[in-house]
Amino acid sequence: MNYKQYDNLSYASIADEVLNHWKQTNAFEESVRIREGKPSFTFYEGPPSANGAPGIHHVMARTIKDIFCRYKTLRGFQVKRKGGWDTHGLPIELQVEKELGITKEDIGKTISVEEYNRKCRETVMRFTDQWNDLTEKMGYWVDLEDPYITYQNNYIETLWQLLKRLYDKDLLYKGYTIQPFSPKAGTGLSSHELNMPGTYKDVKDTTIVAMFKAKLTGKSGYLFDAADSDNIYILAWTTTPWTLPANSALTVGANIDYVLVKTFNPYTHALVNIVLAKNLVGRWLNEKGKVDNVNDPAFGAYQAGDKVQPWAVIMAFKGEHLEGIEYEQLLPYVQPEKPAFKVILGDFVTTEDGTGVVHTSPTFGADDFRVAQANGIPAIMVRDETGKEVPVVDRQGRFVNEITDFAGRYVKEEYYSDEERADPEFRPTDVLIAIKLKEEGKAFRVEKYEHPYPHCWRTDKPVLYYPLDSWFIRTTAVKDRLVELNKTINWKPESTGTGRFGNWLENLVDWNLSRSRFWGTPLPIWRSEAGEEHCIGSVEELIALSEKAVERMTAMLAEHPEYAPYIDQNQSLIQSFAQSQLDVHRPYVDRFVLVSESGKLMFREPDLIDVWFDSGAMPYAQWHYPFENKETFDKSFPADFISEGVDQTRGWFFTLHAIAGMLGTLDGNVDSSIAFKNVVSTGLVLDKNGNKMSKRLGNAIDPFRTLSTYGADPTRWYMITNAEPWENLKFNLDGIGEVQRKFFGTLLNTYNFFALYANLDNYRIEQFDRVPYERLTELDRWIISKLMTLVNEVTEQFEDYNPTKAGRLIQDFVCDQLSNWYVRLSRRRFWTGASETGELTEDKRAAYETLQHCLATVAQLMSPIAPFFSDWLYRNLTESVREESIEKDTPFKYDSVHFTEWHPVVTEWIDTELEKSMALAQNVCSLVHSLRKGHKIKVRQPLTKVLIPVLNAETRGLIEHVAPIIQSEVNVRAVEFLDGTSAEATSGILKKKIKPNFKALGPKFGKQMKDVAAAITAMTADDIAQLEQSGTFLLPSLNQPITLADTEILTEDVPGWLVASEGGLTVALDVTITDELRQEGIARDFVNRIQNLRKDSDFDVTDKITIVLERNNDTLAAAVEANKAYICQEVQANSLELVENLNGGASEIEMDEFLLRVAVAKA
RNA sequence: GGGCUUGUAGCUCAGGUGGUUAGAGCGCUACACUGAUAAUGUAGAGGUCCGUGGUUCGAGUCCACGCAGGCCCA
Repeated sequence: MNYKQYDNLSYASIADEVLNHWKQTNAFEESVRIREGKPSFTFYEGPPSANGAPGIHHVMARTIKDIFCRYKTLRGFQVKRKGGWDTHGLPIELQVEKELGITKEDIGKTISVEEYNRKCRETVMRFTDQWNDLTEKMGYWVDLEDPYITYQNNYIETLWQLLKRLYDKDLLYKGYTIQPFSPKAGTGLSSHELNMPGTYKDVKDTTIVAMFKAKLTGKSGYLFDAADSDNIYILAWTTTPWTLPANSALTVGANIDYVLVKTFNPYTHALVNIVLAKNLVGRWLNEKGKVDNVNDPAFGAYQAGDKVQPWAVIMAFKGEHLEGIEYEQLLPYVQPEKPAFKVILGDFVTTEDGTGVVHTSPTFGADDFRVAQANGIPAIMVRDETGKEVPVVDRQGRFVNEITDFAGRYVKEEYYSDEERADPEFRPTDVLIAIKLKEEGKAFRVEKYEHPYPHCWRTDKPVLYYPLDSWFIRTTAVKDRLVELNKTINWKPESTGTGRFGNWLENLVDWNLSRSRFWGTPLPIWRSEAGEEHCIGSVEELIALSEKAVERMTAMLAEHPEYAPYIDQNQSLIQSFAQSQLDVHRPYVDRFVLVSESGKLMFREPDLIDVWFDSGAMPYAQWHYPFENKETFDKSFPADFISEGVDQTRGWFFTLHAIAGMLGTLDGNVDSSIAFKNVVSTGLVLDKNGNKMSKRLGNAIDPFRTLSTYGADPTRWYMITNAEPWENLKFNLDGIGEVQRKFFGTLLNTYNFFALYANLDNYRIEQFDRVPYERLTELDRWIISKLMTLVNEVTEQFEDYNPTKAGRLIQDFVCDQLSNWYVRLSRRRFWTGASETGELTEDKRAAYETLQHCLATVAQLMSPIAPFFSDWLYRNLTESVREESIEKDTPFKYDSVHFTEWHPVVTEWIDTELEKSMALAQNVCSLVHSLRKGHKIKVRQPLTKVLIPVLNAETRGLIEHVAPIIQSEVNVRAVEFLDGTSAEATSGILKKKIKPNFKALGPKFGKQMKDVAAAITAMTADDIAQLEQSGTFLLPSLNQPITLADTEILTEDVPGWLVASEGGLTVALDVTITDELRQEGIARDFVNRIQNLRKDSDFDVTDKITIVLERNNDTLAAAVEANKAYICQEVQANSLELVENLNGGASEIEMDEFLLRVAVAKA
């Protein structure tokens, strides 16, 4: 037996079997090895974190990665795939804290940093086994033997080296960001801490609508003109009056409508003109005071003390017209170093509350900081005793001395003690500010307002948004370059690149690298109190500097006995380095004490760096570049291909791009400054109802169970062909079942069919003596042509990184063309003339060769998506000729489909005319089947002919070509045509229908279309004939000529015939059943019953038989006798006898109106 | 609140540059086939193409504004 046959097999067991084979033969390593010396295709693995179990979405993401790596291997590239693990970051810390039942507070107190980090290190690789298991079972080929791990010293050392390069170019700097800060606890709070329940409480704060007096400039001139006054004030509302001394800008929304309003200051009663959002006028001005006109007498009648001030709108305008207007500083305690006090535009402004103008103080609001920075507005800062810039509120929450009126006062009244607040004379600072502004005529409204405000979970006191030190990468310095570089990257889908990613780059801010944590890559910067800094770029440098520090501290020991412990510390670290036991994480790295040029002690900046820097630096760090593997790195940068979830756009995709872009720009090496050339960003995997999967909701799919139930191939195939990778996938297990049945079932059946007969005939592919192409049947040539077209299209789709379309094309080919047409129509070729001599007819050989060729090629095309099944199929098809193939160096010499070379597109085999012909044949057959069914004429009943009206010789030629196929498929004896010259056509027997061709008519007639269409539809048979003959026709009602191309003419009916049409193709069926046809129909039915009998009697396909039939009906007998030879041949009968009476041993079978009494025996 | 994205049959999805009758598979119903048979074929039912306006002779397709879901950011 050359080809294994299978009854019931599970796709999971196929996968198991193939996986075993791969393991035994080191197939993955081999697939890389065989491409040694070939051009390389570089893939970067985005490192997953192994601190949690893998989910079904990981199967999705990794299938995408696997597909293109396998595909490129087939295309002749060497594709190395180094695995990796992401090991740092907050999720790991939180998990450890949860398990230990501790909080960040406990670190350094109830648990040492050392112990804590040890725990993190253990936790982070906990699920590695599960991950490795999944990787294997899903068939993802990646190198897990030698992965990069982000916590390793070598990995971190590369990060340090990169950071130093940035530092040396002044691209790494210390600045600040606005973060939640608790003055009473003296610490910043993480967003996680701020999200704890109970932190937001409703408080009543004093709020102020402050009046910012506009300056007369070119930009504000129109306001002054309209108001005919120089008292123009822009109103801004704040719930934190204490931030007003730090105001340096006002932010408005470009598209928000604003108005200029004339009214009175309610406290000073002075006539003023105010600017605020149109929608919010009613929030601050009483509707009763509204007058239409600024000249209204109400203005003159207003008196101090009146409850309601009159007001009138002077003009309205969009916020964009306010941009650039300057105003006088509200509380001029501290002057900024750069020009400030301007109106700027921001996207966060709303008209839900306030005035539609946001008071902006860059030191005390995150939005404020961002928008000010983007507009070049400075913050209001003072210098402390060391000359360092600090905000006007100190870390205890008190105003600094420069804020003379309020110096030393706490900005939040909750910071005062209860006794102090109990004093009847006590006034909160916000109230004092309000009083001052009222007195100065700069307050439009002061009121208490209740709103939620975050509180420190430890002290229960309000938090401040406060500038805290952070280290930044100056990404803004290379922003334009990053934008440009992005345009050279091929994004799938494109919109993620231009939209989400492109916009992100356009609005880039400096990258905040600092994290106040314990388990992560330490920032390699040491700093003295005086601000001297040193950034180290390697472990070796750190050791050298600490040795030097030991020397210098030792020299200073007499003067500074307190240095002694530092010396010991350094020496102990140096020693552990010498013994290769140094861990560069905290707390060890913190213990290195260096000495600056000026002899000051330098300590490490305590921050860790953002874990995204870890993963974004993987192109370098995975190779410990530049300390090692320089050549490897050069060869594998940039990546040809990466793929991760779309949620990584601002994560990994960005950090890869930013780091590569910055380093490339530094080097002046423009060509190498993108990190990846092609990127597929994948969508989410949702549950079947479109909800997010989560353990909590219990709708998460277990990937292991899915793989073991359905097998990796159907799972992968389903995921890939159901939706394009970047769309969200609604994951439904039923869908995998469907893929199993429909695609894999059909393919397996097709293979089994091939194997069954090939084995019966003891057939084996003969690779050098194939039936020459010219001698193949139409059907063979057609499927070969379809196959080549398929290779062509699948190649295109894979090259375009669209595995979905590739998979769908393969599936359609297998199900619709190969199985449902080629195999179905060719069945007879496989079982007739089962050879006795062992010689195959050429036709049969051609059928085997063609089917074998199709199956083997399909196995290859599908192998990137379904790696197990395809390999199994390939090996089943080729194993019997493996040795010979190796000897003769033919395409079947490879042990695995994954080692093969992509099937070339043999263009000479593509016959588009034939493909068109066959498509027509398929349509004709479909129509005839439909007619037969409609009139209950079974396919076994032969009919005389089918008539096809054709409008041109070309169509006629195409159908004529495949007429024999139509004849046998729908069991008619002839296919005839009606064309323009035939008697029926010219005599007007055909009933024709005409339709306007809008596409052609549109440009000619435009607005007249409706009339033209009506006129065309109204054309008579004579009109149509005239148009057909002369090629033009004058529409009488419109006096407009039309041509044949302006219309579509269809045959609607052939009187006397059964007619069906679809898409311009019409067929007419002659349903007259003559006696002869009737007899043949009966004979065919008879054959069918005998075949059943053979089968029921468990005869072998090759057994010869004898038949005895009782003559119990004249019609039946006549039919059988008339077709005796045909029947005998079909059922392999040596004899067929009719007898008058058959007693005993006869089977009784119903056949329409006949009752067969028949005896069948082996000859 | 902003950016991006999705919305077509019960379900999953196709529908270059606008062309009048919107398709496929699954599921459902019926029939056929019975030498691929726990297969296969054929047919049928099933749609306010998310909504509202607009551009156009003509909109599932283009534009605007909404609604609903999703991701990221604030």
